[in-house]
Amino acid sequence: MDSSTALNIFREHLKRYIDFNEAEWILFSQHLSFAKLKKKHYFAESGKVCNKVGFIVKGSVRYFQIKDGEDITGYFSFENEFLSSYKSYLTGLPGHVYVQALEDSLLITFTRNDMDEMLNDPMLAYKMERFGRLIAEHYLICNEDRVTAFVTQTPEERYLELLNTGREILQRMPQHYIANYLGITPVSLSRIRKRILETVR
Amino acid sequence: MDSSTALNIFREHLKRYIDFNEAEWILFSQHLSFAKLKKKHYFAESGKVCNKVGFIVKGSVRYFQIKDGEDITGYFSFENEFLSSYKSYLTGLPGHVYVQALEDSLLITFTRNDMDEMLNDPMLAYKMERFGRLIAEHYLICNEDRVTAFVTQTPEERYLELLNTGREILQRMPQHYIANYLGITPVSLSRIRKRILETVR
DNA sequence: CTATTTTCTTATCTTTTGTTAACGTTTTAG
DNA sequence: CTAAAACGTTAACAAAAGATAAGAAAATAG
Repeated sequence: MDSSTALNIFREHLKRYIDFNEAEWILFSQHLSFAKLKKKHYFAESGKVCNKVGFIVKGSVRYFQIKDGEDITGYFSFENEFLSSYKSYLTGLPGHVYVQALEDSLLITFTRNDMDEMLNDPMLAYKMERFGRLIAEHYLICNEDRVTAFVTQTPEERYLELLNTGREILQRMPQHYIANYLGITPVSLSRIRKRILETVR
Repeated sequence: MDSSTALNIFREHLKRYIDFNEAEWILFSQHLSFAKLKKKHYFAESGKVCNKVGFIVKGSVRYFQIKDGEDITGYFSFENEFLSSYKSYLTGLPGHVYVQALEDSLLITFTRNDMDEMLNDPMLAYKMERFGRLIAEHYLICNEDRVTAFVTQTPEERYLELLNTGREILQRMPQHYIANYLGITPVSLSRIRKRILETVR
């Protein structure tokens, strides 16, 4: 895929949030970079400041932390989603999460510095604030839903919900990552699956 | 407490996010209302659209859902925090959460309609977009941390963390609400507390 | 293609949590 | 002030989850 195709995909996706006119788009796109992230390479690492945000044109990534030497998957992102170690990006402090490509991926990225320049550019400031607001609101709701699921549902219920609404995760992610994502161990997810199969039968 | 004191508290808090000049503040504050919310009364209810956001000048609220006839607490807010059924406010769809005053509370509120007017007022638009972005980013991080805790920590670890960082919740909330907040039952929290006491001793 | 690694399931045992109920204490409402 | 409701702990049992290990199947790398 060439850069201009990638850029068009990105521009099309952004229309959900904001509509740049031609002049604004030119200014905005000057701040964008293209990056290939090879499978298993890192977009962000725990302990390091992540000073950029990416948009996945092609590929997928996994968010994980390491606890007691074990790798625990917290989230996934696929095509047409943003990725970053958000807390680190927003606060400027070292992050606690690894963000790793699950396959060779193509990203469009901008740095915190780019964003700050745009936020300070009178020609872009308003739209970038709005852009940032709408993105943050979108992911705020995603996280809120996820917290709600942990508080109000059992692991089995969370898995059943994933069966209904999480097609992409189910199809593209190995089960032990999904188990972590649901807040349980792989062994436990295997048992839940068995239980569900027996109930259906 | 009189309205002008409340307004000053609010204005002071907002400085964390944004600095209004006098003209802007006058425009902004025209859209604000004051509301007393009596103990056990609702700021938002499940199944209804919540078209407003509040700021708690005095008091506290509890977020909960009802599942299988049981009331499950998901979150708390105290003085100097915002409250809303955010997803409902942001999407305009009926919410799934009750937001209830835990004590007689004093709020400053604005409606979605007020916010839209401000976002469309050239004199305020830029600052309101920025305000919205920074608020959303703040609560995005809060939710992200909470998701991380559910994925990477045991209930006991989450409670121990609350002992370190959740003074206000521990001091002002009954234990069965805290248990829900941690994703466990009240009985289980009671056992965890006992276990911790025995370990310390 | 083959050796290695990864993935998933299953079994066993331990630990933790959920459920229900009982009890005493505290708080609340009238 | 008093009756009722809410709260926290504990016990007993059931259900579920964690830990560990073993084995088969699938995917991957060289």
